[in-house]
Amino acid sequence: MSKINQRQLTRMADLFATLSDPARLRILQSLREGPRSVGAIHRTCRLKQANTSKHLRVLREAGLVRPHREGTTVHYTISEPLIFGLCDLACGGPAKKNGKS
Amino acid sequence: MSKINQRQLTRMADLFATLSDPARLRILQSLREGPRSVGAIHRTCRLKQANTSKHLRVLREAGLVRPHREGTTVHYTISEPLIFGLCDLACGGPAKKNGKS
DNA sequence: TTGATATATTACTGAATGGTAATAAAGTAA
DNA sequence: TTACTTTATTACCATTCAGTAATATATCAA
Repeated sequence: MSKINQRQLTRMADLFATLSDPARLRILQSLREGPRSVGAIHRTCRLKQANTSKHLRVLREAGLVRPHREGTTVHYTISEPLIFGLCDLACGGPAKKNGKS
Repeated sequence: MSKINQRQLTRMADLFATLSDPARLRILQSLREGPRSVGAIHRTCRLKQANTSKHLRVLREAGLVRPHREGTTVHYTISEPLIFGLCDLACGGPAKKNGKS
């Protein structure tokens, strides 16, 4: 087993943080079906336009999605399909337990 | 492909949020080698005792670890080995890109 | 140029969260 | 009981972050 250093742990934590928002997960699920414009995402995911743009920036700066301009429209694409492995694994995750002693 | 509802998305987001802290990831990596007392974790992970206890509570309430008392000592155990699949996947994650246009 | 559309950014608010010191609680031993 | 050890909780501070409205930027058309 490889020893994991602090830098790697921070990178992992950052990735998980990027995925720790329901709105961003909704955006990713939408993009899973194919590239989408900001407007399409904003309408599909029921997010305000500014909010959509902000979440897309977070995803973009994390390297998970990639923008492509076409005229005034910007289409976003998944650039790291790996994340769906994470999502699928997390989907079969632990049932909500209380954990209180 | 199964449609994912808001409840599931929130559960996924909560799980990712639990994993989005380097200190908690360190604790989990430590527990990966076997059960550990709070004191052992606190020393191994270089965390203050109070901080250790707080992080363990977060992990416990997320259903990822389970406590077991023995005298004054409390040993914690991984109760959801699934998370290591997530960690291993995330470890091979995207290199840090800029993403700025 | 003006006007229209699509996207990004800024400024702000409220809520959540990590770290810490101090204290409380739980268990054991004498 | 008292004293000691181990763990949990509380109170507080500083920081981060999601959502929103308003504004800015970019691109195209006429």
